[in-house]
Amino acid sequence: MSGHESAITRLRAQGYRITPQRLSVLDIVAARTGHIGADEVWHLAKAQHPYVDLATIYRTLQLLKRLGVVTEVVIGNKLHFELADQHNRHNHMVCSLCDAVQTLSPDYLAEFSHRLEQEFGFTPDLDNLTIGGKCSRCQSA
Amino acid sequence: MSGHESAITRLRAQGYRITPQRLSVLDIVAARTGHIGADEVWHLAKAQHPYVDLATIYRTLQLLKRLGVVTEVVIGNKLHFELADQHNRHNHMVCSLCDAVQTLSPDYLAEFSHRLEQEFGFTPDLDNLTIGGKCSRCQSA
DNA sequence: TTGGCTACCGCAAACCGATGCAACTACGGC
DNA sequence: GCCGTAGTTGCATCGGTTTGCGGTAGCCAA
Repeated sequence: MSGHESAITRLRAQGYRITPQRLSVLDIVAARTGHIGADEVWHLAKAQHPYVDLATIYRTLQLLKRLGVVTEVVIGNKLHFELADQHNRHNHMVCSLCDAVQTLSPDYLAEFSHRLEQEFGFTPDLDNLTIGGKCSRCQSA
Repeated sequence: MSGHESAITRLRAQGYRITPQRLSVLDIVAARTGHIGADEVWHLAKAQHPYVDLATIYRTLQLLKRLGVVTEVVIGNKLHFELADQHNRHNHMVCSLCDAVQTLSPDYLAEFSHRLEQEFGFTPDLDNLTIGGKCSRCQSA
């Protein structure tokens, strides 16, 4: 298996334990190209471990987020997650009407972010920033 | 009286009804300079209408948000609201560690927003955009 | 003023995500 | 390979927000 080897190393390095449940969650998120809802992770995880609890899924996802392994995307009012690929960073634009998601290069936010840091000492969490609004399609309706 | 006369007119114009509960919520949000939590609106509203339900508060706040009368600020994991003052627009920067809130002139986002519209036809909802991150104080810890 | 239509309210229950706790287990040390 | 312990899990529960439903009341027309 591919990309999340380093994540496992990082977990272990920081004193976190490698458990079957965590490996499951990692596998599932990594297998998906694009974001996946917490409940969907749960369903897929149960196929491998019938007794995993949804709470464990949430805790694991929050842990992986804290470690920068996954990023969080708020769609509608549900949390989705996706593998944080350093070589393909991006933000998300979510349409508040149809929940469509477009990705956005972080370049668009670079200068903005820089100014916040310079002028306010505030470090925005761009990796988990989702921008709400109306997509072009819904605009015309 | 002052700022929310126009809001009442707007409600009526769009076929929404003017109810005591809605007037209460409007008064309460307008009286506060700065944001106020949904639960606090509820407490204050109960002083005037002992039987208002929290669900009504939420529905009313969502309605007012949709009409652009109030804006939403996500602090920690609670919803806050404040009167949308056209002459004093601003965004919020919320520290994910200490929940401190700083306001930010929309000028900082103007160019960014413009580019999204130009290049993607995506209209960001800047009025309800909250930026998460770490404040300068928490940074040094 | 009265009557009727329908938006709105209160209530209750559902929902998503977070948390406290006791039992369990991964893993470093012997 | 076995043990001890501290990190993790499953379960139950909770807090904040949303939704479905039947009764209520705001608003318009006559």
